[in-house]
Amino acid sequence: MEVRRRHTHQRQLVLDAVLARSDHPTAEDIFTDVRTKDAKISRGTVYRNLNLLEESGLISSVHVPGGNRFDWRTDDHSHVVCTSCGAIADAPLPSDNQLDSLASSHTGYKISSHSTVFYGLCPACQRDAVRNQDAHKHA
Amino acid sequence: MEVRRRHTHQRQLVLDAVLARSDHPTAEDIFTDVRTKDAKISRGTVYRNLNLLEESGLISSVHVPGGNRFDWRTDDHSHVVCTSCGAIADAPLPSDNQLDSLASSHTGYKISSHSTVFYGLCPACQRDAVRNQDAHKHA
DNA sequence: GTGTTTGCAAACTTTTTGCAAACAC
DNA sequence: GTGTTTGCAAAAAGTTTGCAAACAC
Repeated sequence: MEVRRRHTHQRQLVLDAVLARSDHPTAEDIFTDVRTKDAKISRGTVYRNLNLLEESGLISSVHVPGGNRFDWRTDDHSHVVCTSCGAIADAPLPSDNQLDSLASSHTGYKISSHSTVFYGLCPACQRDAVRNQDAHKHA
Repeated sequence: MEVRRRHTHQRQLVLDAVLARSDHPTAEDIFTDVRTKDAKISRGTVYRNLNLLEESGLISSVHVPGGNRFDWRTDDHSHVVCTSCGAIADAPLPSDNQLDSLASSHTGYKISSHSTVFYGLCPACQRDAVRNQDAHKHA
């Protein structure tokens, strides 16, 4: 019944790669990073290990439009996603920490986690938006 | 500059199909529903119209693992997703409605919306889990 | 008539999977 | 030795897109 999990070179590389980044990388990002250390590792192995590491609670992930993003942080916090460039940043936790039990009693679901994602424009894309506006005015 | 949007048979069918369901259907669900009314409508048209209707603010969507789910409700509320069967239910809004400005001031993003998703087991899957447990015990 | 929308099929993106060989314990 | 993990390549799942014909206004 117990799942015995082996310690492999590849697994360690994937974990290290996630821990080394604070920009909420995609699976593909991690694949690219890990490839620089082990030219033979396969995409399938990276995906499998990302999922296993998440199940083990060593890393976490955020579901956003465009795919799954990984996070070395496993504590409870929220995220902001740029709807223009896809950048993700950490955001403070919504103050109310009885959210889960509230949602549970309201729906009958047995809640085990939650995720709050804010959508908006990152600072860089805000600047780009202004620049494009100006370009139009001056055209 | 203004986008002129035409009223087509297909667009109306897609909108009607979303409004007719309260179970947060996938694009494929809507495609299937609409197909019963118009055997010729194409998948591409359904996807295009779901996106256009969402942009217009007539419907909304929730990003969850496994894809995008549509919602006839456009008011601010949260969702619970079953991690076993994918069922989605509505949940009450987190009480704090200054969340956006809090996240904004913390990250520098210009926030336009947010989405809170709870993960857990729906009532039916909770029952199934108990049943499987029992089966093991008696084996 | 003009410009938008459709149907179709192909392409794309992200992720999963079957299998035999390689590896960890 | 036993059972897990890997690499590979194929396939799956979800969604987007190019184009000519059809349609809305």
